Amino acid sequence: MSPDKFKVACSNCNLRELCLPIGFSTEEMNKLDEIVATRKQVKQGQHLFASGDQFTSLYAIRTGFFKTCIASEDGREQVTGFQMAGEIIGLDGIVTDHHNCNAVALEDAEVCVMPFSNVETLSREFPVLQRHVHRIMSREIVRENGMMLMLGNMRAEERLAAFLLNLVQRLHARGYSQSELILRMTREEIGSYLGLKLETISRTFSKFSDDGIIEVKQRYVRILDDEKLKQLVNNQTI
Amino acid sequence: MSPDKFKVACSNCNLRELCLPIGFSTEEMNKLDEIVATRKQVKQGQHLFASGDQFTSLYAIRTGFFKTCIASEDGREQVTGFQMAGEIIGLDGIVTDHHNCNAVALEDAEVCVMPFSNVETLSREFPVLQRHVHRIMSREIVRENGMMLMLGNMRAEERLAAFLLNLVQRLHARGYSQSELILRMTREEIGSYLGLKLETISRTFSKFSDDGIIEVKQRYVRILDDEKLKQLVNNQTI
DNA sequence: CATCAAGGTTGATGTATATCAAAGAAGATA
DNA sequence: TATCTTCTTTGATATACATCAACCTTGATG
Repeated sequence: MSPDKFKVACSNCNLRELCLPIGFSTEEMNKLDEIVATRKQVKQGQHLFASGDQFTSLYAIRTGFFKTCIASEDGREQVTGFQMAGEIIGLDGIVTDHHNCNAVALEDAEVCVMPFSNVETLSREFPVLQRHVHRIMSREIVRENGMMLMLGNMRAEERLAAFLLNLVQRLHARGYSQSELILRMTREEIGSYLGLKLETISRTFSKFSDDGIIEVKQRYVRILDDEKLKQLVNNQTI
Repeated sequence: MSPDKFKVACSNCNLRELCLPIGFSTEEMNKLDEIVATRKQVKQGQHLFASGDQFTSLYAIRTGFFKTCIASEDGREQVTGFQMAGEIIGLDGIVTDHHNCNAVALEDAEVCVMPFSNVETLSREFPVLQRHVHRIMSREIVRENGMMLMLGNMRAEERLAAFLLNLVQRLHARGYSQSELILRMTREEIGSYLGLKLETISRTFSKFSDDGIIEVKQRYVRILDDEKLKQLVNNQTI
């Protein structure tokens, strides 16, 4: 949890292309380093922030894996997203100055703390950064639109297929395999995210496995028939 | 569809408190008028923009009522929101420079066209506006988080109760009744938004009516027991 | 005014997924 | 190694909602 003693630099961070993917000049890049105040370690199971916490910063994930979730007044929980290296969390806090969801590390993690006032100040100086911040927020809106389509219209198999494809695609963009992955979350968390119960997730994994579409062993998943998964998402006849 | 001939002014728009609710100075307010290029009329049933259209502007609704919706590749449709006067649509287009959803007028409408380049330029000049734009986007993210909770966890009665409460609350903020409303959308559109079929919406309306919670006659709805509706949203035991 | 189309209601039946329950891995802890 | 705890799998059963179908309302149109 203790901040790094060393100055943190976006300019030579290996996640730069994911986190700040656009054409900054060297000069801009150096100014940009000011955006990150410190880094912070979050142990598996710990909260980076919780619903109700004062909002001060956005967080760029350097390493590790998070879930964000909200709870209804009567205690039902909904996982609203899973985030990995290079992704930004905390946007939900801007509107009320308090966080609206919980961010929990699903494995030991490190994040770059970006005080939002820094982000806003630098955004006014650098149109490129300003545009980037707008894009990140818009991307999240579009992602959630897609989730609504999924939760409102798709059946269990389609949801799980879409989930797996999305995960490997994002992992692949980070240099991991296109066909193998280790799930960082439980069946229950997947279920919460997809609007299904854990038993349904388990059964659907087994069905995919029986059908030769994937190989599953606990948290390990290997995609054997990528095409079939894509068909499931698009063509599934109701 | 023809733009007004007259210069449009945020500074004396009666929706100002909804649309740009924060403390601008008179001077800032005058500059702000530059944000709106023109106004545009949209007839009932017409698209303000469609998925795939080039993104150029955000739209502030002056009058009328819209739905936004997306379609999956195999044609299933999901209504992602209903928007009324003072609300902003088009944020989905920022990330890819192309709109990602359809915006359809559910009644004759007029919108203020705000070219996004104007928004960005003025945001750099006015931190208050910058913050406001960030808040609007964050609010949409939080709203969609709530929709995920609804679609993932709630049963039909809870969803419809939450929907009705949200609608009257927003209408009330615009000076309409707290207890009466005219629905601008069909049962099918409500169903699409809530992840239910139109028959289920119809049946649930009838049930609420039988239980003395609301009075319904076609598109007219009167809330008789506000408390009961709120209980339905929070305490419904599964 | 008669006709039509679109939207809405209601009933009968089907089904995908939830729920309940029991038992089997796998990793953690002593 | 033995014992727990947490996670996972699988089966039997229940249920909320979808689907199919018929009919009713309402406003539009010639």
